[in-house]
Amino acid sequence: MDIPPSDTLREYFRTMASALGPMNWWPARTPFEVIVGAILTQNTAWVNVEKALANLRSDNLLTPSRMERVPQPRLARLIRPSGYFRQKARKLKAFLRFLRERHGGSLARMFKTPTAELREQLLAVHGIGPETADSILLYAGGHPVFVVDAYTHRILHRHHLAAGRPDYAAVQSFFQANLPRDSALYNEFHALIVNVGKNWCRKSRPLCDQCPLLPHLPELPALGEART
DNA sequence: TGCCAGGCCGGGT
DNA sequence: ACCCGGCATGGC
Repeated sequence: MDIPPSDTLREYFRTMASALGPMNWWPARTPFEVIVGAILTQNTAWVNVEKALANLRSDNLLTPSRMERVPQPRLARLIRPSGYFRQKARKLKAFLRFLRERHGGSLARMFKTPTAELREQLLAVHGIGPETADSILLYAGGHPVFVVDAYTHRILHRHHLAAGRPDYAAVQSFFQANLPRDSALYNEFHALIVNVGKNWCRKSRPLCDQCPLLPHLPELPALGEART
């Protein structure tokens, strides 16, 4: 993407933050739960993920070593409510194998890996793509990477803040190039985007007219043309 | 009833 | 570098 006015994004963030307040986000209790949630929520409503997480919790399986000991078919059955359950059981197993073989089964050790290197490692794991990798890095590990999701694309489009159809990498580098490298800021910004997305920016039945950001948006300068 | 939800993979052009 | 079909449940 092209180089925009340098405080456009910070102003956009302040607009969201003052309209909605602090999010204090990802809805999970531990780093491992963040990771499991990130895989289970792929193209899936969070309410269904919660049911799957509840099943895992009641069987006391929300730790890497215990989950890895569970046979894959039983794991699949437990996460059934989150959809694509056979695929996702395989993905969880793939991550657990990676964690054990590459980092001795320790999340703390895994997250000591330099950000760019760990991102490459995660992307090589079956079932972990850009959004899942970045959610793990940011929300479970505190690494400063900006998470781009369907809401991010949609909101940029609805607010006429992006021209064309920039891909994941273009949107991410756009945010990262125009914000201070601050994981707390990335965390809060993405959380606000998800909040707006869930409540006022649905794919159909947009509810745009009730979006609390609406009164403030005309003050925002345009972000410029989308390019590579 | 049909559309939708915080993607990713594998195969094709 | 895109484009597509498959994967699957539960809520509205």
